[in-house]
Amino acid sequence: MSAGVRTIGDLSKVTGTKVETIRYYERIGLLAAPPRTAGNYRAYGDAALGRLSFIRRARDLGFGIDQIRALLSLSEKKKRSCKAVDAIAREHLAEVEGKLADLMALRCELDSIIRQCGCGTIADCRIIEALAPVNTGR
Amino acid sequence: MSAGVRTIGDLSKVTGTKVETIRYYERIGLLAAPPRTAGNYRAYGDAALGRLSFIRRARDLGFGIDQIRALLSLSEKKKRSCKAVDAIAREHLAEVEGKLADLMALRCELDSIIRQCGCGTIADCRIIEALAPVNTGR
DNA sequence: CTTGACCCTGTAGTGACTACAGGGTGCAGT
DNA sequence: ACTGCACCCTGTAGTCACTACAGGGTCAAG
Repeated sequence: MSAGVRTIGDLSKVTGTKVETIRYYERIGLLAAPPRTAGNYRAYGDAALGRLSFIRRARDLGFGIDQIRALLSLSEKKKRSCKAVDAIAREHLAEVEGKLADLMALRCELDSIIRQCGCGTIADCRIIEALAPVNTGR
Repeated sequence: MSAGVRTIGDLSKVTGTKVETIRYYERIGLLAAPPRTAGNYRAYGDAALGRLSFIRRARDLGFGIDQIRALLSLSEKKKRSCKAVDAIAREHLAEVEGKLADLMALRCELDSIIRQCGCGTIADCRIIEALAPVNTGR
């Protein structure tokens, strides 16, 4: 393992990231621009692979790009306390919980609207009625 | 009530929609272009108000623009069965439930990662470790 | 007759990619 | 040597549903 030099396509396969996405990460400065081969191909080393894997896992956990930027920069300061890391993770957890609450409320509302539908004609449709304002469309 | 003619700002206040958003809905064909005053101001009637309220409620329930387009067009065919309406609502509910499941899984994962953090130094941080790939960054 | 709140169009930005178009590189097979 | 073909390169524009200007015009009150 750890062959040392990989093309962008290799990185793409290994990390499950699209080639365009890797180039995008480079453009926004999340991944460093790697050295190039004679033919101008990107040649990635193991460090780049590790960094990209880190990014992908953080993305899969729903962290935003800026949060990942912060996490990456913290992960290099080995001696410092990980309180800042903890804070970012907790902040993200709070965001997730907020979205979760919103979505659950949404589901309830949708569910109750749908259950009222007797599937007659549209003129009597409770779904349309729930959306329409009080005095309109008659 | 139902004064008959309103400016875009009135519509904005009554429906809680930003002025720019209303113009955006017109641009994408969700709202018809209203008649204009002598000074080239948009002059909305009650029907436009009703339509915009409908759109806002549907957006609040998380329906996408294309779904709303379909719902609006169905809502005008009073005599047809509301099965199609029901189908759109159920499809949306399924999407919401999918997102909900994803977010709940995410919350679990985040939660368990955060609980492992002993808040020592970054070198020992379980959160960073959970993100980093097996053999990297040493 | 000026001030300030409102309105107009058109364009560009958001987040995190994704999808081309139009070209170059590298290697296997013939 | 030549021909495919898969891969790589840059740069730009598109996605969704808005949002935010810039640079101007309109209108009613004081």
